[in-house]
Amino acid sequence: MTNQEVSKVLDDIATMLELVGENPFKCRAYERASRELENSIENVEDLIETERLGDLPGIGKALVEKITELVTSGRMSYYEELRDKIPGGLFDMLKIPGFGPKKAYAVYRDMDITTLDDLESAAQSGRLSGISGFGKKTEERILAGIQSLKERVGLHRLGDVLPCAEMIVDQLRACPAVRRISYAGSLRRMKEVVKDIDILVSSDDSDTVMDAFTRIEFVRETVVRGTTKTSVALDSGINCDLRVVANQSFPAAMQYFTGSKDHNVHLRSIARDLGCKVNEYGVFRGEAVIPCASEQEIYESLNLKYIPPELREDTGEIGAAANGTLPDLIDTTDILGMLHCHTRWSDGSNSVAEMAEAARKRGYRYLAICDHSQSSHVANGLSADRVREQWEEIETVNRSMEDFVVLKGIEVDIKNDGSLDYPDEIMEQFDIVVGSVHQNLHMPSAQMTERLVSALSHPHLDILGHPTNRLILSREPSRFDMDAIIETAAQHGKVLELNGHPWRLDLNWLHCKRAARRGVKIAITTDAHSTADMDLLRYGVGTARRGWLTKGDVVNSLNADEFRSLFSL
DNA sequence: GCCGTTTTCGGCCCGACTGTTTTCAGTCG
Repeated sequence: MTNQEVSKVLDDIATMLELVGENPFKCRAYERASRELENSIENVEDLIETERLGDLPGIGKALVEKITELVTSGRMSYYEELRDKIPGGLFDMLKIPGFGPKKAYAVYRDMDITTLDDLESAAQSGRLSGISGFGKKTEERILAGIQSLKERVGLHRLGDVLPCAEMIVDQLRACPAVRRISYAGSLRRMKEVVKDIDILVSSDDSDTVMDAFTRIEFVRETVVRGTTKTSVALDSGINCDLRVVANQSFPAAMQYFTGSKDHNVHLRSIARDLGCKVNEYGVFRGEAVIPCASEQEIYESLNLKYIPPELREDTGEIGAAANGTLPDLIDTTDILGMLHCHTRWSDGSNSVAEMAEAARKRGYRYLAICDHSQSSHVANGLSADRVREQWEEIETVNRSMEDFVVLKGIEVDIKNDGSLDYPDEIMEQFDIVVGSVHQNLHMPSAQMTERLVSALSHPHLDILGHPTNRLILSREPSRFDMDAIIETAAQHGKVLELNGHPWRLDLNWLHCKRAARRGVKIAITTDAHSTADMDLLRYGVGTARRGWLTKGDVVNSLNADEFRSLFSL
């Protein structure tokens, strides 16, 4: 059983406890335990086997017992008892904005409403006003909420949202009433999926800023308009919140609205221990404000080193900031080589020369062309003959460029039995080999593990491409034993890819953390199919930063000579 | 439910906003 599966059960328990009005701190204990497991780089089964589950913060005697029952027997009686008591439809109701556990349980208890549809018709007929605490406005909000639930899916890929947020920031910056501006929230933490856009502005004239905001051309409708907060829906279906604060509160508000919630909760308990208080307006000792001109000074006022947004998930970064062991995170400027790129030879849209020039212009020193191999028919994969022709073209381009080198790479299909898609006499001539699974993505876990282990043991494979094959919000990852893959990569000195394409981000940040801890090197790539795709690198780097990766963990931060010698070229 | 170098019981982050209310509960981030 995976950490994610256990985490989901704990999360459901927390929700059900909230619904029945349990002690909110008990609910939070389950939520915390859920998140602790979800974010743990340790496998829950290993933790149980070695009796270290209780070492995780927030997991005590009772939870160790319940989680052990779940993992060893596949069931948890406590969970099943709760589930028998609470209709599943109540979970759906919680997705209605402004409709929380108390209201959901009230409609169930007082009117026996158990589904969204029943709730909708009850609200339409005005029957809900009979319940204490429910009025006309509440019914209207429920109806509007159900309507917007039907229209919008809740989550969006980082790559779809970040450019949008940057456009909004650029447009608002032109408004003279705006003093400081930035996007915040999970977007700033570079989470792979985000729910909405949070924009923060400091200004002395919030009304003018709000006007400018609601008049942005791709704003579809204004949902809430206030003096400190305005919410709009964009044409793309994404919600965007703008908050306006006084200029002196901007750093504290940035810290606060960047989150994560867990990070902030932990930070405030640190503040409390120091006799201070942190909120979105500043850091306070009693009534007195401790002046902070930047986020950095906020952290310093709590005796912590500055914590980059990508680390703020309460997975140990606060402890590391306290004792000075925060990692020196990889940065986009550290990346010197653009790896895993496609050209017109397979399914890319630019030539080798165009890709090389684009990479050189962006400041990279080398480029690995990795087109598809012969089995990838739909992707116009290269036969052995076409591979040789491509090599000639790459050599021509190399002769024409100074201080830049194009490597002869391939993204070779890993076949069902783990073998690679060309005979050895071709394989051995590539400079760099990325091996990826493109067919039969959902074979049984044991079989997929064997397939990947076998590929990683192949002497000519250098990098395992997009290891889990997931497509974010679209395709589930392949199932296999990730720890076995990491272990095999470590033993054979192989590299794992962090495919930075915003649909993939594969490995994900937690896998990166696990791999790096085992000493496995990571290649941050773009999987570029055009010159423009090279700009996707920042999503890969953002994910790497979330995974605590440093320059030393990433092979394409090496310069061209170091890189060539790592792969014995 | 967790946690503790003042505590094994009594805490557990904090404030804004909203709607239904005469002083507050619920929701949200």
